[in-house]
Amino acid sequence: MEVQDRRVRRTQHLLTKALIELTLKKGYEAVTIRDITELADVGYATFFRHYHDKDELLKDVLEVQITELTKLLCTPSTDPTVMGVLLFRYVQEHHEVIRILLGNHGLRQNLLKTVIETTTSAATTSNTVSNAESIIPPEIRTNHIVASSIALIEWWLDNQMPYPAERMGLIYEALIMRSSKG
Amino acid sequence: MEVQDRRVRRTQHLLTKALIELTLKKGYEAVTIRDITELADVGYATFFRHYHDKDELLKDVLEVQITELTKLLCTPSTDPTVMGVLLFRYVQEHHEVIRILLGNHGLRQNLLKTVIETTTSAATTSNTVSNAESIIPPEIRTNHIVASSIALIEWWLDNQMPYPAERMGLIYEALIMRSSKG
Amino acid sequence: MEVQDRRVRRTQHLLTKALIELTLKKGYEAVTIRDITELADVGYATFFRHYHDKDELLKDVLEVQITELTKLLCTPSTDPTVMGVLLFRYVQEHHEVIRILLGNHGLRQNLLKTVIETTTSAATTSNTVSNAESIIPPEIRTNHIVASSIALIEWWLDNQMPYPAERMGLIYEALIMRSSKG
Amino acid sequence: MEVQDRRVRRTQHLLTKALIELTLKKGYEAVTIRDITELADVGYATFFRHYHDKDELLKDVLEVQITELTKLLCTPSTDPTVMGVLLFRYVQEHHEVIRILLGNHGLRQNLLKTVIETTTSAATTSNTVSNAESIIPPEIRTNHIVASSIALIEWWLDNQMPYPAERMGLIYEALIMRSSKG
DNA sequence: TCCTAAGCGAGACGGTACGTCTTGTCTTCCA
DNA sequence: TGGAAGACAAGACGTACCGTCTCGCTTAGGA
Repeated sequence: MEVQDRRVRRTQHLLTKALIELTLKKGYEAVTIRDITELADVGYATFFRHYHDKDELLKDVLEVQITELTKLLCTPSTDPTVMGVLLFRYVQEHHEVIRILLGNHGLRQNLLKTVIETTTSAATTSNTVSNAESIIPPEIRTNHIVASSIALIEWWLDNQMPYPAERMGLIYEALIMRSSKG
Repeated sequence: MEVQDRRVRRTQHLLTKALIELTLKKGYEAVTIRDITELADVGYATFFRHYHDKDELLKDVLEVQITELTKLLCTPSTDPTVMGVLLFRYVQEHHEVIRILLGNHGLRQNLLKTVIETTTSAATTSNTVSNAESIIPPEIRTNHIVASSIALIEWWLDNQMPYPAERMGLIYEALIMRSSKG
Repeated sequence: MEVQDRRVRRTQHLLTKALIELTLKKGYEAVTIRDITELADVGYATFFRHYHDKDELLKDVLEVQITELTKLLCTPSTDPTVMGVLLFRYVQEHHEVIRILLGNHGLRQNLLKTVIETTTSAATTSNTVSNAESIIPPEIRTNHIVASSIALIEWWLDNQMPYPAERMGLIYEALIMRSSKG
Repeated sequence: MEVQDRRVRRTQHLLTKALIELTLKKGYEAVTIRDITELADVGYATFFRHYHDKDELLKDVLEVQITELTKLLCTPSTDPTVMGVLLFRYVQEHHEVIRILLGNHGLRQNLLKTVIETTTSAATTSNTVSNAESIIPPEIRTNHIVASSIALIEWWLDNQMPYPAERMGLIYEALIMRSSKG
């Protein structure tokens, strides 16, 4: 039983690696299942024994990343200033997969949103005291924070990370977290 | 010559209408060229005499919208407060096409960005005086404004436009334009 | 409309020819649709625009042969002796397709049986006068004649037609037609 | 070595039974190895430990039948009249397997032919005295007898054995054995 | 009684064929 | 002459089956 699992995991890992490599090279849509199986050196039909779809494989790849990211950011002692740095350090380290994650606009909404919403909920809710008399509804404020964060990360990656993660953490704090308090 | 043009325009209009209708129903990726030609009641091969690609037709559809939008917003007398209202009124009126525009993430970046960048450049540049000593680089600030604007519009459409355009204009001004000055 | 037919007929003819050639070489079961389309120099998917199945193509090939055979043998002036010779001459001329026809045991029953039954019905019925007191039921007698004829033809082809068609006609008459009268 | 055979034999018997049952239900070609192993309640791979092929299993099934049939019919005291009855009694008893035997046209030629050739050789050779001046070559005569016998059995089974084996024995004698003497 | 070799279930895997689908090209016909 | 009709090549897709393989369990025979 365990041995089968090892083989299965190996195959799935090969497919995963192949998908990432090919997506970065040609873009997700252009990648063929045959491409994947050939690069992974795996039988074509084998792909379908593990995933029904190319999308399912992608979901697999990204879900791993998402949970890892959530785990990392949801540590108890996260003071708002340090969290931004942690976030950008993580993005820097996994920039390849994050780029794919941001490229897929279906999952981007569903998954990354969840992460950031979770990690920012503490800060936001504690500071929405003065929102009662604000013209800005809280849902809009939350959506604004999430979208801005994603946009900032995306810009950073699209421009070859011109500033270090530490600087980006400060920018993140100043541009998004602080200005959302008023 | 002129008569032919009328026929040509008619065909292109039919294709355009069909694409919009189908994209709203099934999503752009799922739409087949055969779907389009059948709904437009046009020969399959005829499609290719007008457009090389499904993407080219889409570009056609959206470019019309883009130029119209730019024209509308770039009127000389645009005071920052009124511009937001104009923007959301326009979005409300053309929400179907705008939704498609936002849905296509390739064009979204290339086209809508241009519009908003143009329309906001005046306001931004005039207020970036104090940015010299800011930690936030101006490119990041600009990108932030653009992305936030798009996100705000998207949220509005995704939630069935729960607030009137006038309110959204105020929110836009407060959330994005004002807080970007500091 | 007519011109399309010419292209269609050309394609179907190529497929037909390819199927016959490949069936004689490797046996019907071993022939792949890809084999056929490649030999016919035709797109793989094109096959399915004309035939749903390999079997449907085969049916097409053989039905042509069957109707031709029936037409030839059902001429009004067929005296029993001459008919055998005609039959074996025809078989000799089309031995390739006939071999395939005999090889396919599904069609063999349905189609060739019909032919021979038709062509021999006249002779049999006229001579079944004395069958009333025979132990052999007429259906059995008819089946016997048909099966024997097929077996004779098959033997001839399997043994590279060692006797001329004229001799086979005589044998046919003596072995099958005459002895079935008693 | 010999003791292991009990388990082996049990497995092979299960596979054999399953093949027969499935072939009668769906036709030999349509039967899948997975079908067989599932009906036999045997592991899929186990099939290949016993037979390389579906055909090999079929051969196994039929060879048993063939040898049994041969044994039964080749008893020393077989007078021509009684042999026909014996033949049809045997067919009646094993009609299921015989039907499969007749259905497989590859084996039908190779195996059943052998049986009947053997069992009829005595009668034929003793009566081919007058064949010297006949137009019918002896090989053709032999082939004719074999094919006719098979066809008669096939007709009987295809028509739900409408006459008792005794009557069929007489018909066999009259239709095939007697008329082949002239 | 234990132990060693076999038969066996489970199921992953590479490979190959199938029939379907879509794209973009091309050719012919018709208004 | 422009558009309709539609045949066609190319090639991806997801499914089905085959035959091979590896692993670990069971079980029967001989020590």
